Amino acid sequence: MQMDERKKRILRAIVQDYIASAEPIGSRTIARKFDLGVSPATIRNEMSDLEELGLIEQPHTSAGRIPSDAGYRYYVDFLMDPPCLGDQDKVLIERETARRIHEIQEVVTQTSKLLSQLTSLTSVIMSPQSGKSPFSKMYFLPYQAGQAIMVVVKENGVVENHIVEIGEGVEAEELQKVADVLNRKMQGHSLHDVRKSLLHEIYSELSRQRHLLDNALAMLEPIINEDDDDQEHIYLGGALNMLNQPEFRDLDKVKGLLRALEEDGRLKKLLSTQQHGLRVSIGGENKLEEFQDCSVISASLRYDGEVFGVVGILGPTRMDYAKAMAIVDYTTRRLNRLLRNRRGP
Amino acid sequence: MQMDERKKRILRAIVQDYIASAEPIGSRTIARKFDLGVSPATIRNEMSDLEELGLIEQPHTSAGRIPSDAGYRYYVDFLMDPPCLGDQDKVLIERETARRIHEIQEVVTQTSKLLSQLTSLTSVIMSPQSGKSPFSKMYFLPYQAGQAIMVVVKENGVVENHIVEIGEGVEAEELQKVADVLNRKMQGHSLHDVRKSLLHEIYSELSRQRHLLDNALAMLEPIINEDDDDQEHIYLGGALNMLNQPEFRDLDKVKGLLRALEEDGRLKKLLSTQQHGLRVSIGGENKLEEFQDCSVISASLRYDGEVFGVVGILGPTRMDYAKAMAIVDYTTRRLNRLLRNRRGP
DNA sequence: AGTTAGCACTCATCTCATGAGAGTGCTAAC
DNA sequence: GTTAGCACTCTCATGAGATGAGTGCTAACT
Repeated sequence: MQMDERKKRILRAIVQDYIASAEPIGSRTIARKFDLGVSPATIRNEMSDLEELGLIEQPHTSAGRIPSDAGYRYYVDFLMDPPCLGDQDKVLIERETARRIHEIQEVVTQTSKLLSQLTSLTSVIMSPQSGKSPFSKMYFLPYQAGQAIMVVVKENGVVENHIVEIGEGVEAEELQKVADVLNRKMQGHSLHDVRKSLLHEIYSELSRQRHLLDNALAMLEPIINEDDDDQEHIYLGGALNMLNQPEFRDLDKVKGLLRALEEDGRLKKLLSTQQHGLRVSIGGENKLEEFQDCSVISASLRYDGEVFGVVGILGPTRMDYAKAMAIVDYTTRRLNRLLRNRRGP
Repeated sequence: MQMDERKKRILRAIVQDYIASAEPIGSRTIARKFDLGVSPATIRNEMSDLEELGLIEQPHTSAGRIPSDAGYRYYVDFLMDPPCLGDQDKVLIERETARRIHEIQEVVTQTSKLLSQLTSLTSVIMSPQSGKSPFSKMYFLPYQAGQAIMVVVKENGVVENHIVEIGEGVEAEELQKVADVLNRKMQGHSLHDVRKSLLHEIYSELSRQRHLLDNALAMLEPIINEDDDDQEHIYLGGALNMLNQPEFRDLDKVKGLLRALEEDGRLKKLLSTQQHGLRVSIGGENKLEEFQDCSVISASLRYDGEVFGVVGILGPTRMDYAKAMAIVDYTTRRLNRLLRNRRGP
């Protein structure tokens, strides 16, 4: 069976109406609402075909039809109006992302809020994987006796501070000497790299200052490890917007979904991808069963060609794909541009 | 009418049973479950009295009785077994709070998780109000051209870093000179104080280095302001535990509550108190209408006599007060002890 | 006087039948 | 190939019992 023009128009009508109303739609209603020039009976025949093609389905015998996952997929790939953003949304995104790009965390949380507001869906951002960003510089500052503040600057501009234990007798100033060597050796390498291959090299260079070095390494180790365990941070925005979706009127479903949203691990799996450009994952295309009723629109944040974060929108399978795609696309482009225009120190 | 011994025992039975079962309890059931040595009819008479006293109420005519807010209050004040914690809970709390006290944020998030796990309720922690903590030291480190990393250490040990804009020509090293003056002047004062009264003093001392000073002040201003806007951070733990409570089986109620939980402002109002020791706020005693069906057990974190945070547990009015109170009490004591034992640098 | 048994009454909840409404599929006519 | 007509199916809302838990009252009992 072929998808002729009329079938396409009918499928389009079904998807669009269902996206808007969340109610199964019948032949009669299609004929009335959409001006297709044919009678309900004809539409019925076509719908029967569409069902056979697996593009639509009936919740139960005497209800209307709703799109299947495959139907949404066909719609997104072939039928949808090209995603296009209203000017006022564009302005909003520009404005919100404009301020203080150097404080990445804030940009991310702001963006996350913004996305959920614009779409009335849930936004998920997997933030810069701090462990993977090249290391740039470290400093030590005095803190309390036996402790020092270690400030780590990464190439993407992220600044982190950690309190590290140092021997009672060691001064922060001495540590800074060690730090200088580390800075020289480590510049441009991720903490991950350092652990994997550079430790020995550094070790031999500093062997004269064995004592300090031991301290410094002992101190770096947990930080490197910590960053490895928990590289990616997940930012959720508007998780409760899900509650407004009619498909989640059921308390148990809501519970399951919200619980899944609370688990960072699940979300990381859901978002992880190396794909370039917009990715649309519809319903059952998601591997994780908690999200089989959801669709995810996502795109990666890149810096120097490396994926270091993902921006996504999570909504019910029945979502306004055109709008969501436009918003995610525009936002990630914007963020990527901003990131490209500023290099680390 | 007086609260004689038998009335007390009956009220106690009602509250305890309702806490456990969430079902209204009738005279017959009380007689069966609790060995009071009287018949259901007698209990009925007593219940009638208790209702007149406003301590219990009927959801509808032919249902059993449930405690009123006043009933819970009476129970908490006079009838409850004294809050007492199991040894294994104690050990858990000790262990979880023990590690790395200097990274306050982590302790707070850990504690928040812990509390919600132990109680199966929602935990709320209002963290150290960074703006109010006395200022201890500041440092400047080089960043990119025109920008510097400003590291602020507060007396409670919190370390924050900010990226600040500096004039193109200004070196971080020069700034450090200004910082030294500021350090001398500001030590022991909150950022709030500084803005209020010390700015002029500093200004006159540094008038020779007018140019740098202007930069430094311009840079401090937004940071001070920012901290003032958002002094207290709210940490929520186990917000979804609410979903398991039978009183929130209604989707609309859940929605309202979760939304209220998302709004930091509401929670701050809910928690704000100057009271010493444990505070128990039952149902309608909460001013905010979203939380009229909830009770809050809270206690303040103090440092040097100053309240700088609040730890609380939020649950349905029908909650296990004894357990929740024991846990909050023990946890805050523990945290306060830890905080007292370490001074800032 | 306090306690208890008995009984009528109330009210929420569950179940079941009924009917309306929406939608389909099929057939026959156009 | 398209359409009108019609029987059929299934959901959902509605309302009528039936059920059961619990109360309040009265009268008898200790």
